[in-house]
Amino acid sequence: MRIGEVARDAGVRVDTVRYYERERLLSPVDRRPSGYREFTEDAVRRIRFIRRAQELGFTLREIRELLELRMEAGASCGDVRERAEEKLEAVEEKLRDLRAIESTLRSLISACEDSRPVGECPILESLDEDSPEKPGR
Amino acid sequence: MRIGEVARDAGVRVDTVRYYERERLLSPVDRRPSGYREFTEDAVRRIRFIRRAQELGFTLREIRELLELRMEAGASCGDVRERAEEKLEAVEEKLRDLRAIESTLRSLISACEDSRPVGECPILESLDEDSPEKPGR
DNA sequence: CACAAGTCTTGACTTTGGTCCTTGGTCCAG
DNA sequence: CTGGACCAAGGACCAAAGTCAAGACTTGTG
Repeated sequence: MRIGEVARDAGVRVDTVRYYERERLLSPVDRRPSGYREFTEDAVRRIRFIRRAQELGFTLREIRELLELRMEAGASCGDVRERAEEKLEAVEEKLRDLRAIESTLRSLISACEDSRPVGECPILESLDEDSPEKPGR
Repeated sequence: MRIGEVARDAGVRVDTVRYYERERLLSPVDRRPSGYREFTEDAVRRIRFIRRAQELGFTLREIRELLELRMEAGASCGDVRERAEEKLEAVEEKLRDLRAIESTLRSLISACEDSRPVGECPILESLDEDSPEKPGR
């Protein structure tokens, strides 16, 4: 398929597809003799993945790293595992924070339903516990 | 406390603190007669919250909206509840996607541990199911 | 009180992640 | 074989989220 169809199916613009290619987020793209890019469905799935990962707060660089995990998987397994474990840890942390926000929102909603006044600042308190001063990042 | 201490404690630069103030992410900041800003611990917690929320893929505008949820909570409860429910839905979706990535990473890691070759592209497949073509956003 | 370290404002600059424009070539339905 | 839709490359432009710099004022410690 051509770039326009890919873009339409993935819900982005063609410029974005080209941009992702430049940034090496898509595997090398075939070309027709005319110079037109020729994609497969994989590209669409890939782009959707990228978009979702972005909404989770990953940068394009991080997403590239995630995607590269499988590419070299045949090669250096120990190294891949190590990096996968790093990513996993980041994901776990996001999950923790997100769950805290989730439960805060839930209690905010139910407080509102009971038309109880909502106290101080629950949103803030939700993430307040587990900030053990890690200087990294 | 002064801006430098706030920045240090929250792990950002002073410019960032001023930037957040300009963007109305911090509640109005007191001033000394000299013009110096005078903060309380609350600002530190607030900034940490902002940073965490950012890592979860919320923009500053969305974070402002999250924070505003509690501010007007005393006022128009129905409206607040509605917006809280919207936010909650976004959070739920992030959670779903994140859990999918989590389990993919886990299986990638365990495949590596067994020094089995990792198949096609597990990372991609993890998010492939639930993309029911919602055009919104 | 001197003076280094901190703070003020204003405005320019940077990076990330795209988006748009222009000029010129390609595709294919009629 | 032609017109309208598509595509290519290159470069300008954009918004978000900071970051840095200059020049002047403030603080508080030796």
